[in-house]
Parts: sequence; C-alpha cells; structure tokens
Amino acid sequence: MASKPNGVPALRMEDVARLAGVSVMTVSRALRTPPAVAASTLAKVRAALEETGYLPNLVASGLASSRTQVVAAVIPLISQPFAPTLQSMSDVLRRASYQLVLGVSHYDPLQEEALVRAFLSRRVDGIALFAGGHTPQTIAMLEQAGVPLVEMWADSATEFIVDAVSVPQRQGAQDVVRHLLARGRRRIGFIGGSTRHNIRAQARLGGYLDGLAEAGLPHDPAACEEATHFLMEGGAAALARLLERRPQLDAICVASDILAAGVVFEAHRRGLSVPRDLAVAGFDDAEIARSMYPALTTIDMRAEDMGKRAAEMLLERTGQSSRVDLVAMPSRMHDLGHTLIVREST
Amino acid sequence: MASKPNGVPALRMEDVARLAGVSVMTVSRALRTPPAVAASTLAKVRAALEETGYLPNLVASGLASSRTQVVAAVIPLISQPFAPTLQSMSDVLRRASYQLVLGVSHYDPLQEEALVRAFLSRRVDGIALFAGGHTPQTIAMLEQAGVPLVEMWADSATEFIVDAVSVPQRQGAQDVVRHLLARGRRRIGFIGGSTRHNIRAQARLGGYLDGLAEAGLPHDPAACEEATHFLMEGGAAALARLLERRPQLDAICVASDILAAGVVFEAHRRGLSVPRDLAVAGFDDAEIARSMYPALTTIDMRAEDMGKRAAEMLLERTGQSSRVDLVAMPSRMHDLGHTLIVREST
DNA sequence: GCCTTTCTTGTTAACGCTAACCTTGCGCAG
DNA sequence: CTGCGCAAGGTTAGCGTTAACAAGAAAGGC
Repeated sequence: MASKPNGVPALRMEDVARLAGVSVMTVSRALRTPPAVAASTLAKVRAALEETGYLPNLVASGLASSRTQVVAAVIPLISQPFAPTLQSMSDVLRRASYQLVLGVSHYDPLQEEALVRAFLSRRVDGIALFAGGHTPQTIAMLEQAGVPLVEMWADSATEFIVDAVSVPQRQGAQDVVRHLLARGRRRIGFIGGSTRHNIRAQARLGGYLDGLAEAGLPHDPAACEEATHFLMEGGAAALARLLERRPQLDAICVASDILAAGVVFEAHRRGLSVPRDLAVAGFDDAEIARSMYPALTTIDMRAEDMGKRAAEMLLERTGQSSRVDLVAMPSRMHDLGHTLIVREST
Repeated sequence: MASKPNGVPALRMEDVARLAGVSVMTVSRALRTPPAVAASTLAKVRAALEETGYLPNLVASGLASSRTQVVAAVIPLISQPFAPTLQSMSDVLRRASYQLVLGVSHYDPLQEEALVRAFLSRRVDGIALFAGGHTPQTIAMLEQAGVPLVEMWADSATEFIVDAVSVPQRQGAQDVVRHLLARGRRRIGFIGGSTRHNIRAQARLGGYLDGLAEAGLPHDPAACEEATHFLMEGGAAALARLLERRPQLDAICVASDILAAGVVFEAHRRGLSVPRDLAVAGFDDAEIARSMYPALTTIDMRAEDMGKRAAEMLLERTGQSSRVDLVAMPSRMHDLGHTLIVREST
C-alpha cells in the first residue's frame, strides 16, 4: 500500500517539503496558488519539485478538497458527429484545468444510468449528457448528487434537466425537405435512426413530416425506413429496403451523414446516379459530408460550438463558490441555430 | 466541503451503517467482498443501501486502498481504426471492474507526455499507449511510477517499454504491394501519414519499399506522398499532388483506410475509375473500407483483438499482489498477425 | 516608536474510505 | 467440560492531501 508495484514508495509532498526545507502546506500552496508564496520560497520549492520529479496525488487532493477537477460526458456513440463537440469541450475544460472523461452509452438508457452512477461515485465535478432517453433512476441520482449538469444536442423543444445546449433539430429536417422540394423533387423518402430512446431521431422525423405537410404532400409511411444502427452499412441496407417498396423515390432525407454516406454508396452500387436519379441529403455536417464524392448536402449542427457552450455552462455552475443552490438556479436553454449547407448530392 | 453544491452533505458509509445497525467496515465488506458477510447482515446492509441510494465515494476508496480501478489509454486520434480497439479494451476492463479513460495526443509527443503526467497524478492502475514517439520524460515518468504499461499498434520490430501488442505493420504493407503486383500493376504509388513521430507510418512506408525491391522495381521518391493529416481530405489532396507529378500511376498503396477513401473520392472526382484506371488499397480494415463503393482492399489489423489483449496484459500486471517487481518482469510482445482482405478497389 | 494591517508560513484536523489487527461467540474434538 | 479453530464483525490507524485557523514577521500610518 502506498507503494508502487515494485515496492518503492511513491513520492509524497512531505518528501518535497523536506528537501525544500519548508512545510507540506507550503508545497501545496506553491502548486495550487503560487502568488500566495514568497518568490524566494517558491524558487526553493520548484527546485525540489524538479529534482524529485514529484507528481501530485490528485486522488488525495480530490478527497481533501472535494473537487476532482474532472468532468464527464456520456455520448451515445463514438462516431463522427460527436468528435468535434468533444474536442472543443475538452479544450475549454483543459484551459480551466479540468479533465474530460468519456462514457459511451450505445443509445441504451440503462448503460447511461450505469455510467452516470460510476461517474458520480468518482465524484466528478460536472456531467454532460446527450439530451433525452434518461431513466428515472438516472435523473434521481443526478438530482440527489446535485452535480452541475448540461444536456447537449437537444432539440429546442426538448425537456431538459438543468441546462441544455440545443440546435433546432426538427426545423433543420424541415429545411432539408424544403430544399429538396425547391430542387423539384416530389417523391421524398426518409431514413432515420431508431426513434426508440433517441429524441434526436424523433425530432428529425418530425421535421421531415412537417416539411411534407407544409407542401401539402401526403405522408407515406412506406417511404420511411429506420436504420438498424448508425453505420454506413445501416444506411445502405435501409435504402435497399426502401427501394424495394418504393422504387420511384427521387430524393432521400437522411437523419445522419454517416447513414447518408451509406445511402449514396448503395445508390452507386445499384447504378443510380446521385443526384441525377436520387438526391441525398444528410445531417450534422460530419467530416465525410464534405470529403466524399459527391459531397453531401447537409445541416451544420454547430457541433463545435455545442461542446464549447456546454463546457462553459458547466464551468459557470462549478466555478462559483461550491455552496450555490443548484435547485434554485433557473434552467437555461442555449440555442445555437443551424445552417443548411448545399453541396453536390442534391 | 463534503457537501453537495446545494449544501446538503453527501451520504457516507456511516449513514448507511447506522441505518443498518452495523459498523462502517461491515458496509464496506458488503460492497466489496459480500461472501465475507453473513447472509442476514448482508440483507440488512443491502436494504439500507437501497433505501438511502448511497453511492460509494471511489475517491476516498482509491486513497485508502491505493488502487483507483481506472486504466488510461492515450490514442493519437479519435478516429475509426481505433474505435474497435477501445471498445474491446473497455469491455474487458469493465468485466474486471476497471474503468477506461481516454486521452488524445494528436500525434504530438508533448501532448502525450502531458496526458501521461495527468493520468499518473490521478494514480491510474494501468496505461496503454500507442507505440513509438514517446519523449524521454514520458518514459522516465512511467518508469518512476512503475505503473503497468502496454503499447499497442506496434510493429513487430518496434522497441517497446514493457509489454506490447503488435501486428506486423511493415509486412502488411509489403503484402499489399505483392497483391497489386499480382494484379498486374507496375506503376505503384504510396500515400502515407507523416512519418514524423509516427512509427506506424514509418513501418508501412518501409513495407512498401520492401515490396518494390522484392520485385526488382526501382524506388521513385516522386511516387510517394505524405498526407498532411489523417482525414479523407488529406488523402484526396495527396492524390492530387501525386498525380500532378506522376499521372501514369496505375495503383496506390495507402497507409490508412481513411486516407484511401479520400483517394478514391478524388479519383472519381477526376473521372478516373477505381479499380480500372487506378487500383487503391488501404490499411486497417476500418468501417468505411467495407461500406464504401467500391469497397476497399485493405489489411485487417485485428483492431479488436489488439484492445482485448492489451487490456488482458494490463490486468495480468495489476491483478497480482500489488508488490510485484515490474522491472524484473520480462517484457512481452504479443503478435496478432494480419490478413489481406481483397475487395473491389483492386 | 507603537500599534495595526498585510503577507507569509506553520499547525491541526479533517476528507471517506480500507488494511490490518483484534474480539466475540459458537461448534466440536478429545 | 475444556480448549482450539474459525467465522463474523468491530476497532484502530492510516492513505496524502487541503481547509481553517494560528502565529510570527514585515510593512505602513500617525
């Protein structure tokens, strides 16, 4: 115990303090609040730190200060549209000397619950969740823990727990449909993810229906397909099923760029030209959307801003004196807007 | 302190113990080693845990036991070829009740060093790195900490620190060249990532050269390009530069599927047919390789097995009594092999 | 030159848990 | 009926840091 696996005890502050000829507390201050230490003392301590190669024990620090300097994010999937969000979150947090840790829920509310439980047990200083699909237990735990919380990737109309960063998912899908109509397409199909436990998928389907209704077009349930998973293959398979039922479709509104890429590949495989025979539009402006050929028309969901704002909102809640009454604080929804990006695929 | 932000003190084991009418230690045992507690006592404790909704404080636990039950992985990039590795690592670790945390180094040895320092400060129980490109400080810290360590994605011939999981990167690239030669291609170009700080890129370039040499073909430096970054766009731009110098190339060996996808897109954009005009082979068997059209010929690098074995090797080192002499333990290299997967793109 | 403030450092007591040891009580062999 | 062993639970003493307070030295006002 208190020793490294090979038996040599790990360095403690006490060792540094002895070498520098000061007390342990002074070393602690030199590390955390250097201005509170006299310049000459600081120099001695820094020399001792250098000489020993001391690494502070943040476990002990976390216990003593009851702040771990860790923020957790639970994402549904480790995949493209979320990477920029996480990157910008991580950057903002690191600047405030917090570390971001990740959990992947696979769109499963029970896995999310398990992850939240694990993170709360580790006493993280904040949690970012993707909006929607939380179990009652998850919400109860979060409330009991009173930890700063933010939901990301919400629809503007979503219920949220405390804070949320959103883009209007539903309106984005409607914009895509409007665009396809403006391009003269009338037989527009839809491919989305499973709407089960996924409010983003639900909102996007809703926006598609809104778009059709606005144009006075009937809703044909057989022109809608759910992909079984959020991979390109899922999109390809969904298109195959869709074309079997409705071979005359001239456009597809797809609820994710990854799926949309699969749709385009499947169309090519069948000898259909995109966009001539089939227009395809995606969602999220993931990397592949601008890189592939033909480049995908899509909706920019401000993935980076989402992570940045989410991190900032968390820091606002943690930054204050640690005795703020979270419950009394008003919930806030920060809406980031969205943009249709027209490219070659439509 | 010791209170949630809204002022209500967090539950402690003591609260549970009082409710169950037992000592704190008994609650601890009920949670960690249930067989050591009598059935009737266990029931009382579990009822109290249920009633209070107690979440153990793993920070305190970590300090007291000097085991955090956390393993860290530093990856160069949050991108496709690594996702399955991380997923399988995470699965293996979770089963042993360890949690995986992630750091992204962006192929920068200094960022890797900062991440390793942060993880060691948090006293993780093990670290997985991607092979190669470590600063001397990184290695010194790891040695001083004596923490279980494994390198992944090594080449068979790589130097490694303690344990490593590898696939023969160099031989894989050579196999690709052999395959292209067997298909009758003779003007074979190469597109890789930056070889700076990336031993995988170096090994793959080496394998390409081996393949040419074996066939008695000359090495034409102008037929090799480095992508500026590991995104599809990077591959596309690299092909554009390459074709400007060597328009007659009939095959490209690409050091990553992501880059290869960009190469294929760029070829299409220029009206070249793949594989008729240009054969393209990738590396890693990432998701896009099998999903795109044309599907990519590539090398399966056993990404999943890599994560699984890496996690197992770490657990073997941590699992033992915590006083094993790491330095005395022999280094181990576990080679997983590789397979050429021939698809439509060649 | 005395008293008050400010700056700098030290001392003490947690933080919430677990390792290691200790006590109790019961069953059972001799 | 004595004593031994073992199961079950309790007690004690940290783990390595930081919060809170205390104390001494330096600086400044009058």
